Amino acid sequence: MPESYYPELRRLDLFARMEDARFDDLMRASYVQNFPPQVELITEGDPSDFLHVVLSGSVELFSRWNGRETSIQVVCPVTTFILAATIKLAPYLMSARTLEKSRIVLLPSQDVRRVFAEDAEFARAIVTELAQCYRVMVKSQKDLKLRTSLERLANYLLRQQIRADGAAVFELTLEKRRLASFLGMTPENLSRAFKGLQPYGVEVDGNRISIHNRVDLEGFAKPNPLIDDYTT
Amino acid sequence: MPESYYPELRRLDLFARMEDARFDDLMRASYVQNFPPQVELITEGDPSDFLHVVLSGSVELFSRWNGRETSIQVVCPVTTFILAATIKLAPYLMSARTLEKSRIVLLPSQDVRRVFAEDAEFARAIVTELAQCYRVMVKSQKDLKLRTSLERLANYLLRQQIRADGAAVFELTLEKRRLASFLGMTPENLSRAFKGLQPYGVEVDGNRISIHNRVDLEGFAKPNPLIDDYTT
DNA sequence: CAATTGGCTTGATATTTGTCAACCGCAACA
DNA sequence: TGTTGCGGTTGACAAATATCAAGCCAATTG
Repeated sequence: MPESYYPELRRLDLFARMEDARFDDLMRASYVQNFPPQVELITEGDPSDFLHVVLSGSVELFSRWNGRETSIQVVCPVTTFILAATIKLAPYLMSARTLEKSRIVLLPSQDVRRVFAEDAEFARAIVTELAQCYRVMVKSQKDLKLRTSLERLANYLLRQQIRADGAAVFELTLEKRRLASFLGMTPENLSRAFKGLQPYGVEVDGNRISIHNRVDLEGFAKPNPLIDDYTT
Repeated sequence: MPESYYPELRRLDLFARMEDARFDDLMRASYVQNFPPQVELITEGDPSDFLHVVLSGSVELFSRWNGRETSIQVVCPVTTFILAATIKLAPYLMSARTLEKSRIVLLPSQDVRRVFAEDAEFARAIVTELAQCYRVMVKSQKDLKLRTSLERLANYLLRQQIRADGAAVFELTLEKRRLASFLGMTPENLSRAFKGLQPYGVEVDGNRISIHNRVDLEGFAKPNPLIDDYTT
């Protein structure tokens, strides 16, 4: 399958600086697939046979233990996931399911590891990617351990507002029950948390969030780039 | 300063396969320092000027927000820390303090980045290291979100027992209040949690832990390699 | 040796968060 | 057009966890 099938991949930092020949080589071994919503793409504990790239749609990374389940991350286009498992030749730590209709590229792990061993520039790009992933996880852990659920929600809303270019009114991109799981609380608790933010000018109507006074909300949420800025 | 000053570093996967000349080069730019206990080595938010390596003693990585503080990780010899910040040329996300008298190597970040750019083998070693760090953070997050504090303590004790070669009686290596912070609870709650594990054969006398029946404790803790095995 | 300090524990209580059951509203559908 | 299902919400209640104050104990210190 020619590389022209997924020119989007070339825009990823991970592949941007790779030689054409090697990129084509990697692409030949890979394939793309369309999935409906709610399909479990991978299951934690399984061997990491493929590096995945979300081209469109979105994918939830989550984990189960002892009958419980928690949402860890939502992967949006265009991003890879389970890179660490692929490189380490280790089992997946998280399961993944599509949230919506999604188009996913599957790159055989052994090919990724081969190119990693051959191509120093690729290895360096992976370093950057993994360092980024690591730092996001550290921030997320700080969020969880240092803040109450109300504070986590408040800061989540402030981050989402930034993603919506600062619009005072924006839509939640996540189902509320998944948002609750992502924020480490129950749906019931999230529902009440939204109410708890009313005094700070947060209005909720279905998925539509209005932040009437960002400064007021920030006064409560105390956002911090070392926790809330996922870009650095 | 000649490289013979820290032969321990050579044993690190990160440096094991580096050419002698380049290793010496890196070492010449670095220096080693002894610190007493409770010294804050780095502060979150500061620029990452040095990659640190613990030669002896131990270092706590922690974070503060809004008057609260939480312990994230304890770094034991011989391990590097804040590699991700160094490589990304980004500020530290965590603060670090010595827990005991410690000997630390400081490698100027710019030299690390220079060697990273020059030496493909070093870049690959960094990938392995970062992938490992990332996976530890994912496991830690699963531990936090999927388990109650009692379950986290139980699994912590089971992991520590393995580190003590399976001995039925072993010593806690961490002060209890730091352990509490690490496990995401208050010291008071930890104290009660120890009591709560008595029915599963856990006996506590100061820092001395006795696990009278590992199978019994495992029945409650339900340890899982995808959370509790930090080696994979 | 008495006094002090700091870490730990304990009890009482408050707060936060989770659980369970009921209900609501909307969308899909027969 | 009713029915059904599902996500979300609400209320009542329970459990987990934090807070505050007091006390204990061992190590340190004057």
